[in-house]
Amino acid sequence: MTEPTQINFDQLKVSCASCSLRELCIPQGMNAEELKLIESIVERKKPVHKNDYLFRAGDTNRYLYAVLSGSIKTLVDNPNGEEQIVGFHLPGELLGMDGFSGDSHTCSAVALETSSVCEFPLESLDNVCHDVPSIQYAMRRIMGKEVAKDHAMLLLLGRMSAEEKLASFLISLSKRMAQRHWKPTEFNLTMPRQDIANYLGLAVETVSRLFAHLQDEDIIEVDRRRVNICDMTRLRAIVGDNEDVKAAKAKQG
Amino acid sequence: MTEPTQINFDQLKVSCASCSLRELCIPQGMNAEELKLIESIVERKKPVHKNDYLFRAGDTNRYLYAVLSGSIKTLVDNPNGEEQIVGFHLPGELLGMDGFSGDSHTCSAVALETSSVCEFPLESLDNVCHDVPSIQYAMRRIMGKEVAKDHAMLLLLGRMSAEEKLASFLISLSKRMAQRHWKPTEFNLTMPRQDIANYLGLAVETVSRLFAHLQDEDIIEVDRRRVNICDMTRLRAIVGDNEDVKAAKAKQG
DNA sequence: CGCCGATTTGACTCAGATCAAGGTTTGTGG
DNA sequence: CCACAAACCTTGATCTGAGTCAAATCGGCG
Repeated sequence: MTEPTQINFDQLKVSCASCSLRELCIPQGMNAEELKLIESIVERKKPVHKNDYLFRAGDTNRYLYAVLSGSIKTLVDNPNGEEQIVGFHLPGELLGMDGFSGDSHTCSAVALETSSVCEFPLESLDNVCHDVPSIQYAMRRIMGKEVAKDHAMLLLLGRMSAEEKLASFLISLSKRMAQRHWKPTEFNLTMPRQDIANYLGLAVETVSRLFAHLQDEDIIEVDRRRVNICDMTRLRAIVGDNEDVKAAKAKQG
Repeated sequence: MTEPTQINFDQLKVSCASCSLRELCIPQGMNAEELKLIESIVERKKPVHKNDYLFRAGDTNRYLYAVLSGSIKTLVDNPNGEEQIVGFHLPGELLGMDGFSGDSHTCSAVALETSSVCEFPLESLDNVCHDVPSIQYAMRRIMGKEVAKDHAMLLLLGRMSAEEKLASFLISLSKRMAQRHWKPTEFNLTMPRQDIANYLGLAVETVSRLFAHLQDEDIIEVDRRRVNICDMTRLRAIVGDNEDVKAAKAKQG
């Protein structure tokens, strides 16, 4: 996640057209004209530092955010003051949709490392959506993806064992690394163990033990924040996402 | 949930203007003109019977659905064939947004009892959104609410004890009963214990024992599917959602 | 070097799952 | 209308995956 493209924070003008994250961000699949419109509304904020809040639950929701560099976590609080991390957001990924329901955010966003974001003012976004049907359609798809992603997390939290949860988490990260054209098998975790544990509904110690266990099995190598997936096939097998299982299921009907 | 307004299934013409669920459904807060537009695109399907699928994961997504009567559950499957229920939908509530991300649904919808739904064809919906900014805005809010709701479920599944989960579930139902102007303290569960357990990430036996326990404590009365909440204050206290806790937190800052 | 937070490791505990009956309600066909 | 089966729900006994508690180790940094 600290991997790629160096971002020049001083460069204040944004160019979606030349952004390496275009394929993942709102402008996915847009033509030159549409890009220009999106570009005309996007604002850049000065970097948020590690542990800084990008926004807090209750803040007025005026933007949709896209991570440009770094990584951001989003979390909700319960009445007892405990928190549940609901997402880790990598460059090109969007956040802030939780606030579309009313005037204010229902979750908070905190930088896991020094990060920069692009801001899309909601009002302008509404306008371009209205003016350009393809952008309206893109927004609908983006929100649908968010819902589908959350459903996948409900499945993870509701039905998976600790080992399946961690395996799913690593596979998800790996996929997202690949989308960014970074190494899909070797990457840094930008979040502490505690955050991984919280996100997966586990205790830190359990996460630590699971990392050790997966390493013993030669499925991954871990050194502190560095992860190397040695055997993706067996990692997938843990969550049952492998050919054998699928074939067996298909046979049964 | 089998409570209210009798719906005449033969009545093929839909009138959003006279629908008792208007306040909860897409037409919330719309003026006469906007209502007419929404009314012009909505279609009514013949009732779905208990255990019938309204749609399945993988089906082409052509509609946004609103429950008109009855109740519907939505669920996602994991690679092993287990399923996780991701939502119970009461009259006036919407479903199908998961499919906005692509062409097809990522979850399935099954009727818990004989139910009827209103269908909003996506294409027409896109059109009215484009023509009427206030409807576009309403749709954005609706999707934001969906995301916020899913975050609340992540918190429930990730951080709550079995008792807190069931208490949250009952409180949520109670609130939704109140929104529908039904009794908020006395209602029928339209889903079997097994579905409640699945939804909350618990075993059936645990749910059964928890109902018994809450009854012992005189917090609720349960008789099969019938629930009566006797002591809402103590029910709220279980999830920490009470004045004492809030006051204590406020004092600490 | 020495402190501090993050991580790991080990020992023990427990909430909730699993296993095993038994009871009750609903639906169905004769 | 009754007998029977199939769901559904409850209750008790036991087991276990993961949490909790405690302590050591590691790494970075002033």
